[in-house]
Amino acid sequence: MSIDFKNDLNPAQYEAVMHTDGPVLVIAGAGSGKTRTIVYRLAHLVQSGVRPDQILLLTFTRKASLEMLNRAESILGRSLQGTSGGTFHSFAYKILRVNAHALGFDKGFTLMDRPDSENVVKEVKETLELGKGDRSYPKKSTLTDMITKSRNKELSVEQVLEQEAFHLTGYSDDLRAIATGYKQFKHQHALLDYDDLLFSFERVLLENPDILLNLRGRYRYIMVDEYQDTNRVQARLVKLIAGETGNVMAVGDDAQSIYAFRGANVANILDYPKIFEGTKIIRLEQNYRSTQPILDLTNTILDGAAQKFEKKLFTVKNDGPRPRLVQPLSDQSQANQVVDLILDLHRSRGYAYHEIAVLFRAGYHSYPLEVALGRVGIEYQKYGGLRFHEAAHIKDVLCYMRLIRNPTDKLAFLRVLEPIKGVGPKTAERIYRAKATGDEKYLKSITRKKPDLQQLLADLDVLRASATTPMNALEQVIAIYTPFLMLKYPDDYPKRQAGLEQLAQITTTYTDIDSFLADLTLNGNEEEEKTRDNKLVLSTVHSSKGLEWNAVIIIDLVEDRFPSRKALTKPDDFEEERRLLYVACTRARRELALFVPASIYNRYNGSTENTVPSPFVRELPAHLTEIWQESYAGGLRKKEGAPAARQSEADQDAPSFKSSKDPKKLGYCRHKIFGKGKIIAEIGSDKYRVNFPGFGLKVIVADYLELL
DNA sequence: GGAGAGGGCGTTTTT
DNA sequence: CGCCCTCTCC
Repeated sequence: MSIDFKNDLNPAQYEAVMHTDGPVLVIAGAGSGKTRTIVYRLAHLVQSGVRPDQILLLTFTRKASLEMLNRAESILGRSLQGTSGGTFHSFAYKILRVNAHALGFDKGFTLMDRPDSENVVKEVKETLELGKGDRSYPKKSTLTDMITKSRNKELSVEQVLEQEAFHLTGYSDDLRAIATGYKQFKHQHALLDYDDLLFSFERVLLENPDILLNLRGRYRYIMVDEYQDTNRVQARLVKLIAGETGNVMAVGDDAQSIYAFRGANVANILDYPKIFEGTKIIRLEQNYRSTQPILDLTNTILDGAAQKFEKKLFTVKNDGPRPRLVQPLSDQSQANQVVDLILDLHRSRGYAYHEIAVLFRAGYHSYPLEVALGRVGIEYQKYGGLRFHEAAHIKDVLCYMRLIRNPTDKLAFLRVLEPIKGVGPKTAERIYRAKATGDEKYLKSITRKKPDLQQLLADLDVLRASATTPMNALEQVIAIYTPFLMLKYPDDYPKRQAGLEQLAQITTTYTDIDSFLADLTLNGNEEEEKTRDNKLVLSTVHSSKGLEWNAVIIIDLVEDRFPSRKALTKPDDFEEERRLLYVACTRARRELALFVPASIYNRYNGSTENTVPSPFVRELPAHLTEIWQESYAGGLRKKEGAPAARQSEADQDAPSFKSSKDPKKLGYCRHKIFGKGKIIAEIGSDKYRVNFPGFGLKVIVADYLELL
C-alpha cells in the first residue's frame, strides 16, 4: 500500500514528516494536526526501512501513544510491533526493572503511588517526632507536595517554600529533615516513587555506559510529544538517549503548557535548539479542528496573556455558531441547563454522546452535574479526579498482589494487617520485623492469641507459593479479602465487589504480576477502553489534553474555581490558569459553551455563595459570544449585544482585571487584619489582588496595604 | 497499644 | 458532609 504523503499533509506537516535525520522541533498550535504529523512520521520511517523496534515514542499518556501507533498501523497496513511507546515514567520503569541491580536493589523494587508516598512521609514525621500535637502543622499531603515539587523543579525545599508556600517557610528545617528521612526510608525498603523513576533512570544511564550505549544503539529515532510539559530531568533524558547527533523530533506548544505545578518547564522548548545543535524548527499554524468563531475566542484568551504568544491560529472553517456564554442563577440550575443543552445537542442536532464533553477545573466540580445526569439517565464516562487504583478496596487487594512479588514490602504488609482486630500500627510493625528477622518465637506467641491473624498469615504463605498468573493470583486474593471487605464496608460492599470484578477483567490481559501492578500505578484508569462506546465525557481540563470533541461545555467559570483559588500563589500561576482555559476551549470543533453560575452551594457550611465571573470571561468582548441569561422565572433568555461583565453586579466588587505588566515585581505586603500576603496582581490603579495564607484571595485598596 | 468517640477543617491539576 | 487527627478510656 502506498501512502500519498504530499496529498495527505500540508507543507509544514510534510516537512516535519520527511525530516527524519537530525533534530526537529515542531511548534504545533492547538488542533494543527500534531497527532497526524506524528502518525505519518511513524509510517514514513517504517516505510523507508526503519525497524519498528528502533523507534521510541514518548507521550504524555499511554492512551495517546497507543492511539498513535494504531493509527500508524492502519495507514501502513502493517504491524508496528516492537515500537516502544508510552510515558517517560513507564519507559523508565521498563528499563529500570531489568536493571534493578544497577540501582542497588538486587531483589527488585516496588513502585509507590501517591498515597504510599504520603504514608511514608507521615511515618517519617512521626518517627522524627515533628509536629506533635500541633494542629496547624502541615498535613502529610502538603508535606509530600513540597517534597515532590522540590524534586521536580530541582530546587531546595527552602526555595520551594519561598515560591509556593511562603506561609510555611517557618517549617523549612522540619521539611528538610522529613525529606531526608523519606529518601532513606525508600532506600531501605527498595521503593521508588514517581520522581525516582526519572532521576534513578538518569543516574543509572550516567553510571552504566553499557546500558546507555545499548539504548542509544537501539533507539535510532525518538519522538517526544507534549514537549512543553516535560521537566528538566525529562529533557536531559531525551538528550542522553539521543546522543550527540540524535534524531529527535520534539512536538509541543508553549501556549498549552499546563503542568508547571509538577515541574514542567516551558524553557525546555525554547532551549531545545541550544541543546541540539542544528535543530530544524517547523511551525504548524493552520487549525483543522475548530471553526473561526471558536478560534476568535481562543485567540482573544491568549491575547490577554502577560507573556505574549506569537500565535494566531487560522482555519478555513468560517461557518459555525458563536460560542455561548450562559449565566445560570446557581450551580444547581447550571447542572440542569447543561443537561438540557446536552439533550438538545444530542436529539436536535444529532451529536452522539461521546462527541460531547463537559470540562471543569477540578474533579469535584462535576458532582452536581453527575447527580442531574443520573436523574435523566444519561450515562457518562469521567476522566481525571479520583483514580481507580487508589480506591481503598482496590488498593487493599493490590497490596496482597505486591506481597506475592515482594514479601518484605512493608507498606503493603502493614496495610494488609490493618483489618485484624487487636493489631494496630505498633503490633503490625513488630510482626513485620519478626517476619523479616525470622523471630518465630514472637510470631508464635502473637498468633496464638489471635486466630484470624494466624489464618491471614497462613493464607499469605499459601498465596505466595501457589500464585501463578495475575488472574489466578487475584482470584485467590479476592477469596482471602472478601470477608474483610464485607466487614469494612457493610453498606456498599456489593458495589466494591463489582470494582474487584473489573480489576479481575484487567488482569486477563497480563502475564506477569509486576507489569500488571506497574501499569496500574503508572497509567491510572485502565478500564476506559471497554466503556468508551458512546458515552458522554466528563473530564478535568488537565485530562482533556490532546483530545477533541464536536461540542465542549465548560462549567464553573467563576473566581476561585476557574482560576482555582488554590493555584494562585504567584503571578505565573494566573497565567497557567489562562493557558488551561485556552486548552479547554481549543478542544472544541464546532460547539462551545461557557457556563458562569451566579452562585454556588457550599456543602460544608450549607450556604449558597454569590460568585464573581472568572476574570477570563470578563475580559471577553461581547461580540465573540452569544449571551444567555437565566431569568428568575426560570428558563434562558438570549441577551443581545452588551458584554457579560457589564450586566454583572460583580462588576462593582471586582473591577475588570488586568495583568500587571511586570508580574514578577509584585512581591509581598502586610495588612492589619490578614497579616502578610503575597500580591498576585494589580487591579486598576489602586487595588491589588492579594493571597493571604489562611484567608485566601482578597482584593484590597492599596492604601490599606503596607508594601514589603 | 488499640478502638472508638469527638472535634476541626477544608476539597487542584497528574505521572 | 466526610476525612483525618487527637483524645480518652479500656
